[in-house]
Amino acid sequence: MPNSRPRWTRSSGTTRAERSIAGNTAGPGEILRAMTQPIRVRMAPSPTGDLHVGNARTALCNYLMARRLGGAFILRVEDTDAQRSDASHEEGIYEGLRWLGLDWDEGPNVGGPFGPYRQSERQDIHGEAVQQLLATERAYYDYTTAEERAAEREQQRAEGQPQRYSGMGRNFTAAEIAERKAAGVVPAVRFRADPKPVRFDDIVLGTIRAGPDEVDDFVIARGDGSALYNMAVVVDDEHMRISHVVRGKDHVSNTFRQVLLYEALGWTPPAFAHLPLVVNRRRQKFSSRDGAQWVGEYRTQGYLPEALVNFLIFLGWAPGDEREIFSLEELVREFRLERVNRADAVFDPQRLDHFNGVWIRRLDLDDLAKRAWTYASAGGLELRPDQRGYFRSALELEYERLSHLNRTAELMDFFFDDDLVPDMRQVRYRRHSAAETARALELVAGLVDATEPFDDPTLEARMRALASDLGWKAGDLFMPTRIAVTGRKATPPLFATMEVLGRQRCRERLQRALAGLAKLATA
RNA sequence: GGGGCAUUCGUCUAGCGGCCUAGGACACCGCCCUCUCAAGGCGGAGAUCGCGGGUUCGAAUCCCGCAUGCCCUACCA
Repeated sequence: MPNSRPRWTRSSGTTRAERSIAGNTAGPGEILRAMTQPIRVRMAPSPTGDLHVGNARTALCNYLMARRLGGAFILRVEDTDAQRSDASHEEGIYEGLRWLGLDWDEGPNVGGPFGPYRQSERQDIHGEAVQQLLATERAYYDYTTAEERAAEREQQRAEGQPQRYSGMGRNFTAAEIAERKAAGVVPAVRFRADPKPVRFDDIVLGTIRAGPDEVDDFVIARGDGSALYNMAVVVDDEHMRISHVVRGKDHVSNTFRQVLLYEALGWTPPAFAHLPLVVNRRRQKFSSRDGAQWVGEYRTQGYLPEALVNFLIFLGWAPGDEREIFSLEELVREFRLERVNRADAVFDPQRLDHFNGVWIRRLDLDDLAKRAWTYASAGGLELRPDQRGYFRSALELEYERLSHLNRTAELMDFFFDDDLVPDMRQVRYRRHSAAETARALELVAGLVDATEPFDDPTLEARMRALASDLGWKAGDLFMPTRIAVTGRKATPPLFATMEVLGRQRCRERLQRALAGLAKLATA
């Protein structure tokens, strides 16, 4: 095993100032290390659900580091808990990552030189390491029973003592062990954690220390021989030559144990970077009751992956100047772990919406049309393949009104409803009665027939002239016309809309509006 | 109970001992633009930088204490 791993060094100081200085000057050093040791980062989700937004952010940070430094981004599925893991979730995770635009270099579905990439398929490798610890007496078989441990915990709690495993299983005599075996006790393997302080340097958090009694004799392998999380992670990260472990802050306490395992196995730990958590308004771990939890939900809700990426990266990171719109590519160039904050960040859906709007307006029309078409069909709009051009023209008008892609159908349905019957009761007949309005719309209908060319500027000129002839304010004529032609009060600019709708649709809708108005007038 | 970490407008953040009577963005309010709705432009309100000590000529920035919050404390990951 190589005994020097690439890493970003950081002074032991933990102030933002020191971190930043380290960050700003880390460039050349990083590159140097990148040339001598490959940068390899990983994302290690448990398949207990689809891609969670918190995991998505972790994946993003790993991806950005890998791409910026020319390293490898590895996906490892941590499915050692058979109870909770479900293979069907694996595909959901892949889909989420792909949708976000995060591609990986090694993983269960793509293979790679350090496979297998599913933890459940690595049991033998973990087992060897467990045996090594057993052989060097850094671990032991623990024949205590669950009842004994529960009793110990209960007593500790009652006495207000720290709840820690005392290591009572260390010193059974051969006779006691035989007795327990006979009684059917299946031993777990515990790490022999001798009292000593533990510390590690974290790229985000600085130096982290724990006192000598913090880590107890934790279990590294179950009675059935399978390795537990901390053991499996260490073995896999080592065997996969992971250079930087970038993960959520909720793993800090685990890191103490893992550092001890690296040491006991004679391995050099990777560099660590613990990201602040994404939390809800009450500042607790973000979950489903706080909004959509899975990345896939954001997709169906009409968010752009660009927007989610942009939003997520700003949870705990900022470039240091006042820019805040970043594409994935730009982030690859700009993102630095050293600039990541340590405080947890509240997930603010309104801010996500803002980014979504910004990114929708940034897309070029063809791209937007392609994406919106799918949502529009899913949203119930009946679109014929030959209507792509028409759809595009209509969408062009709705551009800055489209906040979420899944609202495409509701925003644009009036363009496609050939049986549209405008509800003229929406008009406020304050200045002009229904009868007067009907007379005016007759003239509009005539104008629609006669206007040539049937386009935005010409229509506007003719309509303004008509309003003036009538002695009406322009708006008083435009609103009934808008409702007649679109069926709604809020639309894109009227004459551009009419141009896109075309003469025929306008004519038909005006006639139906007039029919409706006639009923209104008699009623 | 123990340990670890954190704390700047409601929210995301800038801040690296004097450029800070704390900057930007979201949300909110107002005005402008305007045929409606948006988008856009301009402006407003909003943070005694969690609290208390200290160091310093000078502290949001450094140190100590306290409070609060979060995470971990499984034969889960």
